[in-house]
Amino acid sequence: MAETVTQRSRVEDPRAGIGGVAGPQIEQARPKSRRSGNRKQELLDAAAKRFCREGYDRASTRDIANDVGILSGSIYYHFESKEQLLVAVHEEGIRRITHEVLQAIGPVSDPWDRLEVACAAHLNTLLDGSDYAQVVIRELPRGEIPARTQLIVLRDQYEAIFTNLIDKLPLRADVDRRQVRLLLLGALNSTQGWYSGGTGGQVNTPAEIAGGFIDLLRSPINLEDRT
Amino acid sequence: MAETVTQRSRVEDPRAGIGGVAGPQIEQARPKSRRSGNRKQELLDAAAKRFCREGYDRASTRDIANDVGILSGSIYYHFESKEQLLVAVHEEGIRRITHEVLQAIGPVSDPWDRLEVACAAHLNTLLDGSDYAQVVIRELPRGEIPARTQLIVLRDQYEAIFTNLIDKLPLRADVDRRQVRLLLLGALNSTQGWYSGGTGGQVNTPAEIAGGFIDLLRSPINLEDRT
DNA sequence: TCAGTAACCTAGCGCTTGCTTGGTTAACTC
DNA sequence: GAGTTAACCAAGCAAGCGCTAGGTTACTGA
Repeated sequence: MAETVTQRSRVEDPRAGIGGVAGPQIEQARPKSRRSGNRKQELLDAAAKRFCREGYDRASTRDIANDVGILSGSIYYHFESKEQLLVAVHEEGIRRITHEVLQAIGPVSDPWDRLEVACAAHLNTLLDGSDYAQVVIRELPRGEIPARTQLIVLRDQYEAIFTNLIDKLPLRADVDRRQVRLLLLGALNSTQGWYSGGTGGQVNTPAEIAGGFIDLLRSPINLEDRT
Repeated sequence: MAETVTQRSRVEDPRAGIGGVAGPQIEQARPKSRRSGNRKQELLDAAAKRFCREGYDRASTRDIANDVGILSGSIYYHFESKEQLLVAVHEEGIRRITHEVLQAIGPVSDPWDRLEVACAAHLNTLLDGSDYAQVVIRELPRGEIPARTQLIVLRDQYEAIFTNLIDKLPLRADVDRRQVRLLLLGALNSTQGWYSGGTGGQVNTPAEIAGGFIDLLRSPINLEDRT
């Protein structure tokens, strides 16, 4: 139904309908030729948006193509399958969130502070940033999907950052650091289930959420420990 | 392809192919009549299993029906749509996990201990129990699905149990208890992403995981707090 | 000016999906 | 043993799916 527009509707403005999901990428100021390959990037943006909003299975290649102004068959000039399109979105998502986290912990030295700003950057990208990161977190197709292994490898690479950050924390000797990582990342990644962007709850910004979670771990919350 | 068996294959044993996912339910020992309505329960079991393993979208009504030994059209004698089948699975899942948690905290009085056994029961149902609970946690269809509201209401009812448990904890006055709940439930529910049933990790049983998470919150883990 | 090609379109194939309609049968009732 | 009905089957519809094959067009470099 949303695809009856087959006649050159893309000539007017190929970027219409995407909405700048990508954020400020490198933007290398190409000659605005219809031939230059930024169409592939637009396809990735549209796919990320659809995968994020509707889930991988419900998002159809026809809708994704229509968002960019092409027909569904033309996707396969750029990507060999829908699955590889998902893999590409994952890769871009990992690339972005990794970049954000590394940049955030760069100037910070205290171990606890490093972990906190990392969590804040993680949450910020996940909640208010692009759709890419959300796809990375929530879109691991179940069942015997061939690309599944690729996606898991990508996410493990990213989580290694947090493994290292937690290794540097000054903790009691008997604390299981792996458990700390699983607790923290699990909590962070599930925020997208209830985060509403500042309306209705006490907790507001991604940075505040991250700070709150870290504080719960960092300082004793139990009354009796304070005496 | 898995449906070419249309000719009375169910007469032999209607329960074949399900595998007892349901666990020991009430089992009211009906006269094994073909007319009595336990076929609906088998359909629920099969649906829970498929939804859990393949996700709601990938699980086809034909496969679910085939697991029970009927044709896909016959599902609509028992349920009005695939979506309402999902709602029914959710309701059953909530019912089971609620029962398990309430039964676990019954004989316990200490607030921290109550929360811990609740988490253990939650995890035990989620990881080693039936497929129903897993569907409740991970199968919230995105997009504008009519039944979505029903599902969210169901889950909120369940989480209220934890809200109450956390309200009873003796915490410092400045601790945001809502944040404690979100941290804990987020971490618990994300365990199904990495839990492998005792192989490969240091952390093993659901009870140990729950105890570990609670300990991270309960007692100070920071070195400097102990001096 | 013209061959080459990147980036599409056109058309549709083969398949699967959720769901409907109308008929059938076995169990139960009286 | 006739009537009723719960619980199915048989067949298929309309729509949507991922994907393909081959043609077309607009741009590029020589």
